[in-house]
Amino acid sequence: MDITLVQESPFRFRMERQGPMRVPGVVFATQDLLPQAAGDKALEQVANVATLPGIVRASFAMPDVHWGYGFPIGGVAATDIDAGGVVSPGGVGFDISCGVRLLAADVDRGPLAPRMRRLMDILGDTVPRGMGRGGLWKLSGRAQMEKLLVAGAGYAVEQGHGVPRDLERCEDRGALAGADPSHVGQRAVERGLNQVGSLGSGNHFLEVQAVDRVYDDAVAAAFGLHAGQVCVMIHCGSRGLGHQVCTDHVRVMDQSLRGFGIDLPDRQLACAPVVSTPGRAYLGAMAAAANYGRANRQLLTEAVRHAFTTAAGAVVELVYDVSHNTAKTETHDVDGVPRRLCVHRKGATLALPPGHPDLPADLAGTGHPVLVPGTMGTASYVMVGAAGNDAFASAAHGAGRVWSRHQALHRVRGEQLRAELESQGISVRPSSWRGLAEEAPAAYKDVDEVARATEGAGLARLVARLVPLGVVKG
DNA sequence: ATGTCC
Repeated sequence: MDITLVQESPFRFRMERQGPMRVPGVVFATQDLLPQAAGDKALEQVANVATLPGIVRASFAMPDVHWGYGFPIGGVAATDIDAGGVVSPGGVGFDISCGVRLLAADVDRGPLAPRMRRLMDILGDTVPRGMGRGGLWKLSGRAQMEKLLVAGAGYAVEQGHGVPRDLERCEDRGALAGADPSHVGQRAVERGLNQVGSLGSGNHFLEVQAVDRVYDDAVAAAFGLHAGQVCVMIHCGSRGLGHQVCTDHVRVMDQSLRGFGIDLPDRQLACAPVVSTPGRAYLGAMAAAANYGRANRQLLTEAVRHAFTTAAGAVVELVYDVSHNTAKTETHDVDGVPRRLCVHRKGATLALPPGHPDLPADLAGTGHPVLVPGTMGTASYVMVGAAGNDAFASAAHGAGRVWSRHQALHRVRGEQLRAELESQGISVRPSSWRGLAEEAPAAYKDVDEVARATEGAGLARLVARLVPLGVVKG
Protein backbone atom coordinates (compact mmCIF):
# COMPACT_ATOMS: atom_id res chain seq x y z
CA MET A 1 0.00 0.00 0.00
CA ASP A 2 1.11 3.54 -0.70
CA ILE A 3 0.98 5.36 2.64
CA THR A 4 0.07 9.02 2.21
CA LEU A 5 -0.80 11.28 5.11
CA VAL A 6 -2.84 14.44 4.67
CA GLN A 7 -2.63 17.04 7.41
CA GLU A 8 -6.16 17.84 8.61
CA SER A 9 -5.26 20.20 11.44
CA PRO A 10 -2.05 21.22 13.25
CA PHE A 11 -1.90 17.96 15.23
CA ARG A 12 -3.90 15.55 13.12
CA PHE A 13 -3.03 13.60 9.96
CA ARG A 14 -5.37 11.42 7.92
CA MET A 15 -4.61 8.29 5.90
CA GLU A 16 -7.40 7.72 3.38
CA ARG A 17 -9.05 4.33 3.16
CA GLN A 18 -7.65 2.22 0.30
CA GLY A 19 -7.46 -1.42 -0.72
CA PRO A 20 -8.49 -3.74 2.11
CA MET A 21 -8.69 -0.93 4.70
CA ARG A 22 -12.19 -0.81 6.24
CA VAL A 23 -11.68 2.59 7.89
CA PRO A 24 -9.19 5.45 7.47
CA GLY A 25 -6.09 5.91 9.57
CA VAL A 26 -5.69 8.91 11.87
CA VAL A 27 -2.30 9.91 13.30
CA PHE A 28 -2.14 12.56 16.03
CA ALA A 29 1.28 14.20 15.74
CA THR A 30 3.35 17.11 14.62
CA GLN A 31 5.45 16.87 11.45
CA ASP A 32 8.53 16.30 13.62
CA LEU A 33 6.93 13.44 15.55
CA LEU A 34 5.77 11.45 12.51
CA PRO A 35 7.79 8.29 11.87
CA GLN A 36 10.15 9.44 9.13
CA ALA A 37 13.12 7.06 9.09
CA ALA A 38 13.50 5.14 5.86
CA GLY A 39 11.89 1.74 6.18
CA ASP A 40 9.87 2.70 9.24
CA LYS A 41 6.92 0.36 9.31
CA ALA A 42 4.78 2.08 11.96
CA LEU A 43 2.49 3.90 9.51
CA GLU A 44 2.12 0.77 7.39
CA GLN A 45 0.99 -0.94 10.59
CA VAL A 46 -1.66 1.77 11.13
CA ALA A 47 -3.01 0.89 7.66
CA ASN A 48 -2.83 -2.86 8.34
CA VAL A 49 -4.86 -2.48 11.55
CA ALA A 50 -7.54 -0.66 9.53
CA THR A 51 -8.27 -3.95 7.72
CA LEU A 52 -9.37 -5.82 10.86
CA PRO A 53 -12.93 -7.24 10.80
CA GLY A 54 -15.37 -5.04 12.70
CA ILE A 55 -13.05 -2.04 13.17
CA VAL A 56 -14.98 1.22 13.56
CA ARG A 57 -14.25 4.94 13.05
CA ALA A 58 -10.51 4.73 12.32
CA SER A 59 -7.20 3.07 13.08
CA PHE A 60 -5.66 5.65 15.42
CA ALA A 61 -2.05 6.42 16.30
CA MET A 62 -0.96 8.54 19.26
CA PRO A 63 1.89 11.11 19.01
CA ASP A 64 4.40 8.58 20.40
CA VAL A 65 3.62 5.97 17.73
CA HIS A 66 6.39 3.61 16.70
CA TRP A 67 6.81 0.14 15.20
CA GLY A 68 5.59 -2.87 17.21
CA TYR A 69 4.46 -6.50 16.89
CA GLY A 70 1.57 -6.41 14.40
CA PHE A 71 -0.02 -3.23 15.73
CA PRO A 72 2.10 -0.11 16.17
CA ILE A 73 2.92 0.88 19.73
CA GLY A 74 0.78 3.95 20.32
CA GLY A 75 -2.05 2.37 18.35
CA VAL A 76 -5.76 2.43 19.25
CA ALA A 77 -8.35 0.32 17.47
CA ALA A 78 -11.96 -0.44 18.44
CA THR A 79 -14.03 -3.26 16.96
CA ASP A 80 -17.81 -3.69 17.14
CA ILE A 81 -18.37 -6.77 19.33
CA ASP A 82 -21.90 -7.38 18.04
CA ALA A 83 -20.94 -7.05 14.38
CA GLY A 84 -18.20 -9.67 14.12
CA GLY A 85 -15.51 -7.46 15.61
CA VAL A 86 -12.24 -9.19 16.47
CA VAL A 87 -9.80 -9.12 19.34
CA SER A 88 -6.10 -9.38 18.53
CA PRO A 89 -3.32 -10.13 21.05
CA GLY A 90 -1.03 -8.01 18.88
CA GLY A 91 -3.33 -5.07 19.65
CA VAL A 92 -2.50 -5.40 23.33
CA GLY A 93 1.14 -6.38 23.13
CA PHE A 94 3.29 -9.02 24.74
CA ASP A 95 3.50 -7.09 27.99
CA ILE A 96 -0.19 -7.24 28.92
CA SER A 97 -1.20 -4.42 31.30
CA CYS A 98 2.18 -2.78 31.14
CA GLY A 99 1.46 0.52 32.80
CA VAL A 100 2.43 3.35 35.07
CA ARG A 101 1.81 4.09 38.72
CA LEU A 102 2.50 7.53 40.15
CA LEU A 103 3.05 8.00 43.89
CA ALA A 104 3.31 11.33 45.69
CA ALA A 105 5.39 11.85 48.84
CA ASP A 106 4.68 14.36 51.63
CA VAL A 107 8.13 15.88 51.14
CA ASP A 108 9.57 18.41 48.68
CA ARG A 109 12.84 18.02 46.78
CA GLY A 110 14.77 20.54 48.91
CA PRO A 111 14.20 18.86 52.27
CA LEU A 112 14.71 15.41 50.75
CA ALA A 113 18.08 16.28 49.17
CA PRO A 114 20.23 15.30 52.19
CA ARG A 115 18.39 11.95 52.37
CA MET A 116 18.45 11.24 48.66
CA ARG A 117 21.61 9.11 48.66
CA ARG A 118 20.25 6.84 51.37
CA LEU A 119 16.85 6.65 49.69
CA MET A 120 18.42 5.55 46.41
CA ASP A 121 20.62 3.02 48.22
CA ILE A 122 17.58 1.40 49.81
CA LEU A 123 15.58 1.41 46.57
CA GLY A 124 18.57 0.03 44.69
CA ASP A 125 18.91 -2.78 47.24
CA THR A 126 15.22 -3.68 47.56
CA VAL A 127 13.57 -3.23 44.15
CA PRO A 128 13.88 -6.50 42.19
CA ARG A 129 14.74 -5.86 38.56
CA GLY A 130 16.40 -7.27 35.47
CA MET A 131 15.68 -10.54 33.73
CA GLY A 132 14.52 -13.35 36.01
CA ARG A 133 15.76 -12.67 39.58
CA GLY A 134 12.45 -13.11 41.43
CA GLY A 135 10.05 -10.67 43.03
CA LEU A 136 8.96 -9.29 46.40
CA TRP A 137 6.16 -11.82 46.88
CA LYS A 138 6.42 -15.55 46.26
CA LEU A 139 3.03 -17.15 45.67
CA SER A 140 2.37 -20.63 47.05
CA GLY A 141 0.92 -22.18 43.91
CA ARG A 142 -1.81 -22.11 41.28
CA ALA A 143 -4.67 -21.72 43.78
CA GLN A 144 -3.22 -18.51 45.22
CA MET A 145 -2.27 -17.28 41.76
CA GLU A 146 -5.88 -17.64 40.60
CA LYS A 147 -7.06 -15.37 43.42
CA LEU A 148 -4.52 -12.75 42.35
CA LEU A 149 -5.47 -13.08 38.68
CA VAL A 150 -9.14 -12.40 39.51
CA ALA A 151 -8.71 -9.59 42.03
CA GLY A 152 -5.47 -7.89 40.90
CA ALA A 153 -4.26 -5.10 43.16
CA GLY A 154 -7.27 -5.82 45.39
CA TYR A 155 -5.85 -9.24 46.28
CA ALA A 156 -2.48 -7.71 47.11
CA VAL A 157 -4.16 -5.17 49.42
CA GLU A 158 -6.34 -7.89 50.97
CA GLN A 159 -3.13 -9.79 51.78
CA GLY A 160 -1.68 -6.75 53.52
CA HIS A 161 0.35 -5.25 50.67
CA GLY A 162 -1.07 -1.74 50.69
CA VAL A 163 -4.13 0.07 52.02
CA PRO A 164 -7.72 0.11 50.73
CA ARG A 165 -7.36 3.77 49.71
CA ASP A 166 -4.83 2.66 47.09
CA LEU A 167 -7.58 0.88 45.17
CA GLU A 168 -9.60 4.11 44.91
CA ARG A 169 -6.79 5.41 42.75
CA CYS A 170 -6.41 2.46 40.39
CA GLU A 171 -7.98 2.18 36.95
CA ASP A 172 -10.91 -0.26 37.35
CA ARG A 173 -10.23 -0.14 41.12
CA GLY A 174 -7.25 -2.42 40.55
CA ALA A 175 -8.94 -5.33 38.78
CA LEU A 176 -10.06 -5.60 35.17
CA ALA A 177 -13.40 -7.44 35.02
CA GLY A 178 -13.81 -10.71 33.18
CA ALA A 179 -10.57 -12.38 34.23
CA ASP A 180 -10.72 -16.13 33.63
CA PRO A 181 -7.69 -17.93 35.10
CA SER A 182 -8.77 -21.21 33.47
CA HIS A 183 -7.41 -19.79 30.19
CA VAL A 184 -4.03 -18.96 31.73
CA GLY A 185 -1.80 -21.94 31.01
CA GLN A 186 0.29 -23.76 33.59
CA ARG A 187 3.55 -22.52 32.11
CA ALA A 188 2.35 -18.91 32.40
CA VAL A 189 1.35 -19.49 36.03
CA GLU A 190 4.70 -21.08 36.84
CA ARG A 191 6.60 -18.19 35.28
CA GLY A 192 4.55 -15.77 37.36
CA LEU A 193 4.73 -17.39 40.79
CA ASN A 194 7.99 -15.73 41.77
CA GLN A 195 7.79 -12.41 39.88
CA VAL A 196 5.08 -10.43 41.67
CA GLY A 197 6.79 -7.24 42.77
CA SER A 198 9.53 -6.98 40.14
CA LEU A 199 10.30 -4.35 37.50
CA GLY A 200 11.64 -6.53 34.71
CA SER A 201 13.89 -4.96 32.11
CA GLY A 202 13.74 -3.02 28.84
CA ASN A 203 12.02 0.34 29.27
CA HIS A 204 10.76 -0.47 32.76
CA PHE A 205 11.93 1.67 35.65
CA LEU A 206 11.22 3.13 39.05
CA GLU A 207 12.06 6.84 39.25
CA VAL A 208 12.16 9.32 42.08
CA GLN A 209 10.96 12.56 40.48
CA ALA A 210 10.11 16.13 41.41
CA VAL A 211 7.20 18.23 40.17
CA ASP A 212 8.99 20.72 37.93
CA ARG A 213 6.02 22.72 36.71
CA VAL A 214 2.25 22.80 37.25
CA TYR A 215 0.03 23.78 34.29
CA ASP A 216 -3.36 23.34 35.98
CA ASP A 217 -3.40 24.11 39.71
CA ALA A 218 -6.92 22.82 40.34
CA VAL A 219 -6.42 19.46 38.64
CA ALA A 220 -2.95 19.05 40.15
CA ALA A 221 -4.46 19.67 43.59
CA ALA A 222 -7.18 17.10 42.91
CA PHE A 223 -4.44 14.61 42.01
CA GLY A 224 -2.53 15.55 45.20
CA LEU A 225 0.36 17.27 43.39
CA HIS A 226 2.15 20.61 43.87
CA ALA A 227 5.33 22.24 42.50
CA GLY A 228 8.54 21.00 44.10
CA GLN A 229 6.95 17.85 45.48
CA VAL A 230 8.75 14.52 45.34
CA CYS A 231 7.00 11.72 43.43
CA VAL A 232 7.78 8.16 42.41
CA MET A 233 6.87 6.80 39.01
CA ILE A 234 6.77 3.03 38.47
CA HIS A 235 6.66 1.64 34.93
CA CYS A 236 6.33 -2.14 34.62
CA GLY A 237 4.01 -4.88 33.44
CA SER A 238 3.04 -8.52 33.79
CA ARG A 239 6.51 -10.05 33.33
CA GLY A 240 6.80 -13.64 32.14
CA LEU A 241 3.16 -14.47 32.89
CA GLY A 242 1.76 -11.87 30.50
CA HIS A 243 4.32 -12.76 27.86
CA GLN A 244 3.39 -16.44 28.05
CA VAL A 245 -0.36 -15.66 27.86
CA CYS A 246 0.24 -13.63 24.70
CA THR A 247 2.44 -16.32 23.15
CA ASP A 248 -0.04 -19.11 23.92
CA HIS A 249 -3.09 -17.29 22.56
CA VAL A 250 -1.38 -15.91 19.46
CA ARG A 251 -0.61 -19.51 18.51
CA VAL A 252 -4.24 -20.57 18.95
CA MET A 253 -5.56 -17.60 16.97
CA ASP A 254 -3.02 -18.07 14.20
CA GLN A 255 -4.36 -21.60 13.75
CA SER A 256 -8.03 -20.56 13.87
CA LEU A 257 -7.83 -17.70 11.33
CA ARG A 258 -8.72 -19.83 8.31
CA GLY A 259 -11.77 -21.29 10.07
CA PHE A 260 -13.13 -17.80 10.62
CA GLY A 261 -12.33 -16.81 7.03
CA ILE A 262 -10.18 -13.89 8.19
CA ASP A 263 -7.64 -12.58 5.68
CA LEU A 264 -4.86 -10.41 7.10
CA PRO A 265 -2.05 -8.34 5.55
CA ASP A 266 0.28 -9.38 8.40
CA ARG A 267 0.23 -12.64 10.30
CA GLN A 268 1.18 -10.75 13.47
CA LEU A 269 -2.36 -9.33 13.46
CA ALA A 270 -3.68 -12.83 14.34
CA CYS A 271 -7.14 -12.36 15.84
CA ALA A 272 -10.52 -13.98 16.39
CA PRO A 273 -14.06 -12.63 16.76
CA VAL A 274 -14.67 -11.41 20.32
CA VAL A 275 -17.74 -13.65 20.26
CA SER A 276 -15.90 -16.91 19.61
CA THR A 277 -14.17 -19.60 21.65
CA PRO A 278 -10.60 -18.34 21.06
CA GLY A 279 -11.70 -14.70 21.36
CA ARG A 280 -13.36 -15.21 24.73
CA ALA A 281 -10.49 -17.37 25.95
CA TYR A 282 -7.92 -14.71 25.10
CA LEU A 283 -9.94 -11.90 26.68
CA GLY A 284 -10.37 -13.93 29.90
CA ALA A 285 -6.66 -14.70 30.03
CA MET A 286 -5.70 -11.15 29.03
CA ALA A 287 -7.78 -9.70 31.89
CA ALA A 288 -6.13 -12.14 34.29
CA ALA A 289 -2.66 -11.12 33.11
CA ALA A 290 -3.72 -7.47 33.36
CA ASN A 291 -4.57 -8.06 36.99
CA TYR A 292 -1.16 -9.63 37.54
CA GLY A 293 0.43 -6.43 36.21
CA ARG A 294 -1.66 -4.34 38.58
CA ALA A 295 -0.75 -6.50 41.58
CA ASN A 296 2.89 -6.23 40.50
CA ARG A 297 2.78 -2.43 40.72
CA GLN A 298 0.96 -2.67 44.07
CA LEU A 299 3.81 -4.77 45.52
CA LEU A 300 6.47 -2.39 44.24
CA THR A 301 4.58 0.41 45.99
CA GLU A 302 5.25 -1.39 49.24
CA ALA A 303 9.02 -1.30 48.60
CA VAL A 304 8.78 2.44 47.87
CA ARG A 305 6.89 3.09 51.10
CA HIS A 306 9.45 1.15 53.09
CA ALA A 307 12.32 3.10 51.52
CA PHE A 308 10.69 6.52 52.08
CA THR A 309 9.80 5.69 55.68
CA THR A 310 13.30 4.43 56.45
CA ALA A 311 15.32 7.08 54.61
CA ALA A 312 13.18 10.17 55.10
CA GLY A 313 10.30 9.45 57.48
CA ALA A 314 8.05 10.40 54.57
CA VAL A 315 4.59 9.11 53.69
CA VAL A 316 3.75 8.11 50.12
CA GLU A 317 0.25 8.13 48.63
CA LEU A 318 -1.00 6.72 45.35
CA VAL A 319 -1.88 9.36 42.75
CA TYR A 320 -3.04 6.88 40.12
CA ASP A 321 -2.31 3.57 38.38
CA VAL A 322 -2.98 3.17 34.64
CA SER A 323 -2.44 0.33 32.20
CA HIS A 324 -1.42 1.22 28.66
CA ASN A 325 -1.53 -2.27 27.08
CA THR A 326 -5.11 -3.58 27.22
CA ALA A 327 -8.19 -4.58 25.28
CA LYS A 328 -11.34 -3.45 27.12
CA THR A 329 -15.05 -3.82 26.53
CA GLU A 330 -16.49 -0.29 26.47
CA THR A 331 -19.59 1.41 25.12
CA HIS A 332 -19.03 4.39 22.80
CA ASP A 333 -21.27 6.22 20.37
CA VAL A 334 -20.43 5.34 16.78
CA ASP A 335 -22.27 7.42 14.18
CA GLY A 336 -24.64 8.51 16.95
CA VAL A 337 -25.46 4.96 18.09
CA PRO A 338 -24.10 3.43 21.32
CA ARG A 339 -22.11 0.30 20.45
CA ARG A 340 -20.33 -2.32 22.56
CA LEU A 341 -16.71 -2.12 21.45
CA CYS A 342 -13.51 -4.01 22.10
CA VAL A 343 -11.05 -1.13 22.46
CA HIS A 344 -7.42 -2.14 21.93
CA ARG A 345 -4.96 0.30 23.48
CA LYS A 346 -1.40 -0.75 22.77
CA GLY A 347 0.88 1.87 24.23
CA ALA A 348 -2.06 4.18 24.80
CA THR A 349 -3.66 5.39 28.01
CA LEU A 350 -7.33 5.62 28.94
CA ALA A 351 -8.21 9.33 29.09
CA LEU A 352 -11.81 9.65 30.26
CA PRO A 353 -13.23 13.19 30.18
CA PRO A 354 -14.58 14.98 33.27
CA GLY A 355 -18.00 13.66 34.25
CA HIS A 356 -17.51 10.11 32.95
CA PRO A 357 -19.28 7.54 35.19
CA ASP A 358 -16.22 5.23 35.33
CA LEU A 359 -14.10 7.84 37.14
CA PRO A 360 -13.38 7.51 40.87
CA ALA A 361 -15.86 9.64 42.84
CA ASP A 362 -13.28 12.21 43.95
CA LEU A 363 -12.04 12.70 40.37
CA ALA A 364 -15.51 12.77 38.77
CA GLY A 365 -15.26 16.45 37.93
CA THR A 366 -11.59 16.33 37.02
CA GLY A 367 -11.11 13.61 34.42
CA HIS A 368 -8.94 10.51 34.18
CA PRO A 369 -5.26 10.87 35.03
CA VAL A 370 -2.99 10.25 32.03
CA LEU A 371 0.57 9.29 32.98
CA VAL A 372 3.19 9.85 30.29
CA PRO A 373 6.62 8.54 31.29
CA GLY A 374 9.48 10.13 29.36
CA THR A 375 13.13 9.15 29.60
CA MET A 376 15.55 9.04 32.49
CA GLY A 377 17.32 12.21 31.37
CA THR A 378 14.39 14.38 30.35
CA ALA A 379 10.91 14.57 31.89
CA SER A 380 7.59 12.83 32.38
CA TYR A 381 4.10 14.31 32.28
CA VAL A 382 0.85 14.09 34.17
CA MET A 383 -2.09 14.94 31.96
CA VAL A 384 -5.87 14.61 32.28
CA GLY A 385 -8.60 13.35 29.96
CA ALA A 386 -10.45 15.97 27.94
CA ALA A 387 -13.90 16.15 26.34
CA GLY A 388 -14.10 15.67 22.59
CA ASN A 389 -11.47 12.92 22.25
CA ASP A 390 -12.65 10.83 19.28
CA ALA A 391 -9.94 8.17 19.72
CA PHE A 392 -12.25 6.38 22.17
CA ALA A 393 -10.89 8.43 25.08
CA SER A 394 -7.24 7.50 24.55
CA ALA A 395 -3.98 9.42 24.84
CA ALA A 396 -0.22 8.96 24.52
CA HIS A 397 1.67 6.68 26.90
CA GLY A 398 5.28 7.82 26.67
CA ALA A 399 7.97 9.40 24.55
CA GLY A 400 8.15 6.69 21.87
CA ARG A 401 11.36 5.22 20.47
CA VAL A 402 13.15 6.69 17.46
CA TRP A 403 16.30 4.52 17.63
CA SER A 404 16.05 0.75 17.68
CA ARG A 405 17.68 -0.96 20.65
CA HIS A 406 20.42 -2.09 18.28
CA GLN A 407 21.06 1.48 17.10
CA ALA A 408 21.14 2.73 20.69
CA LEU A 409 23.70 0.08 21.68
CA HIS A 410 25.84 1.12 18.74
CA ARG A 411 25.75 4.81 19.65
CA VAL A 412 25.71 4.92 23.46
CA ARG A 413 27.90 3.44 26.19
CA GLY A 414 26.04 2.67 29.42
CA GLU A 415 28.93 3.67 31.69
CA GLN A 416 29.26 7.05 29.98
CA LEU A 417 25.51 7.66 30.07
CA ARG A 418 25.44 7.01 33.80
CA ALA A 419 28.29 9.48 34.32
CA GLU A 420 26.45 12.13 32.29
CA LEU A 421 23.22 11.64 34.22
CA GLU A 422 25.01 11.71 37.58
CA SER A 423 26.70 14.98 36.54
CA GLN A 424 23.21 16.38 35.93
CA GLY A 425 22.29 15.38 39.48
CA ILE A 426 20.32 12.29 38.44
CA SER A 427 21.23 9.26 40.53
CA VAL A 428 21.25 6.03 38.49
CA ARG A 429 21.00 2.43 39.75
CA PRO A 430 21.15 0.28 36.62
CA SER A 431 20.63 -3.46 36.35
CA SER A 432 22.89 -3.76 33.29
CA TRP A 433 25.06 -1.40 31.22
CA ARG A 434 23.52 -2.75 28.07
CA GLY A 435 19.97 -2.12 29.27
CA LEU A 436 20.94 1.40 30.31
CA ALA A 437 22.46 2.18 26.89
CA GLU A 438 19.37 0.86 25.09
CA GLU A 439 17.22 3.28 27.08
CA ALA A 440 19.36 6.37 26.48
CA PRO A 441 17.28 9.57 26.32
CA ALA A 442 18.57 10.17 22.78
CA ALA A 443 16.85 6.94 21.66
CA TYR A 444 13.45 8.56 22.25
CA LYS A 445 11.28 11.27 20.79
CA ASP A 446 11.12 14.62 22.59
CA VAL A 447 8.59 13.96 25.37
CA ASP A 448 7.84 17.70 25.69
CA GLU A 449 6.77 17.66 22.04
CA VAL A 450 4.71 14.48 22.56
CA ALA A 451 2.89 16.10 25.49
CA ARG A 452 2.35 19.31 23.50
CA ALA A 453 0.95 17.34 20.55
CA THR A 454 -1.27 15.27 22.85
CA GLU A 455 -2.80 18.46 24.19
CA GLY A 456 -2.91 20.16 20.79
CA ALA A 457 -4.75 17.19 19.31
CA GLY A 458 -7.35 17.43 22.07
CA LEU A 459 -6.54 13.98 23.50
CA ALA A 460 -5.69 15.21 27.02
CA ARG A 461 -4.64 18.40 28.84
CA LEU A 462 -1.35 19.21 30.58
CA VAL A 463 -1.39 19.08 34.38
CA ALA A 464 2.23 18.79 35.55
CA ARG A 465 5.77 18.15 34.34
CA LEU A 466 8.00 15.87 36.41
CA VAL A 467 11.80 15.68 36.27
CA PRO A 468 13.97 12.74 37.39
CA LEU A 469 16.05 12.86 40.58
CA GLY A 470 16.97 9.18 40.76
CA VAL A 471 16.44 6.19 38.49
CA VAL A 472 16.19 2.53 39.48
CA LYS A 473 16.50 0.92 36.07
CA GLY A 474 15.01 -2.38 35.03
C1' DA B 1 8.18 -6.83 26.34
C1' DT B 2 10.46 -11.93 27.24
C1' DG B 3 13.96 -17.81 31.59
C1' DT B 4 16.03 -12.20 24.27
C1' DC B 5 15.07 -20.26 21.09
C1' DC B 6 11.50 -25.79 23.80
